[in-house]
Amino acid sequence: MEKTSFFQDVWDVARLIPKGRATSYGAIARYLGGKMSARMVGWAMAAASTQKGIPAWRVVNSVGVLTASARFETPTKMQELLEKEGVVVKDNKIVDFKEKFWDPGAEL
DNA sequence: TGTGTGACGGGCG
DNA sequence: TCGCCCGCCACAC
Repeated sequence: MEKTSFFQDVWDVARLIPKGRATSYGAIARYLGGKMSARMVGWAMAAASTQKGIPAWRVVNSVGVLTASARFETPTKMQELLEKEGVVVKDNKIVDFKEKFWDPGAEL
């Protein structure tokens, strides 16, 4: 069928994340493959950081921690971008993550 | 072809 | 309560 890499699917979903919102690796993994390991999503996002147009900063772990901040040029860049979009970040963690959480399966 | 890796998640002590 | 361990599957070498 499609030779689309798993990465492409993840990136496509990441691009659909609305501004001012965030989602978790597990949510994307579940939306794509159901029981797929969240690690695959994380790895795909790691590759996404090298791509352009991929809001990787809107993707965090299940507790809303900016685990990807270390992959950015500066550990504060990711937090700054989120705050600029209206997301409150405290100590590399999104405040009221449940409120900002965007579920691809629910919205799509 | 096989082994190792990896921006996670959940469970157990 | 906090911290450590195991499992997961796709991609690169």
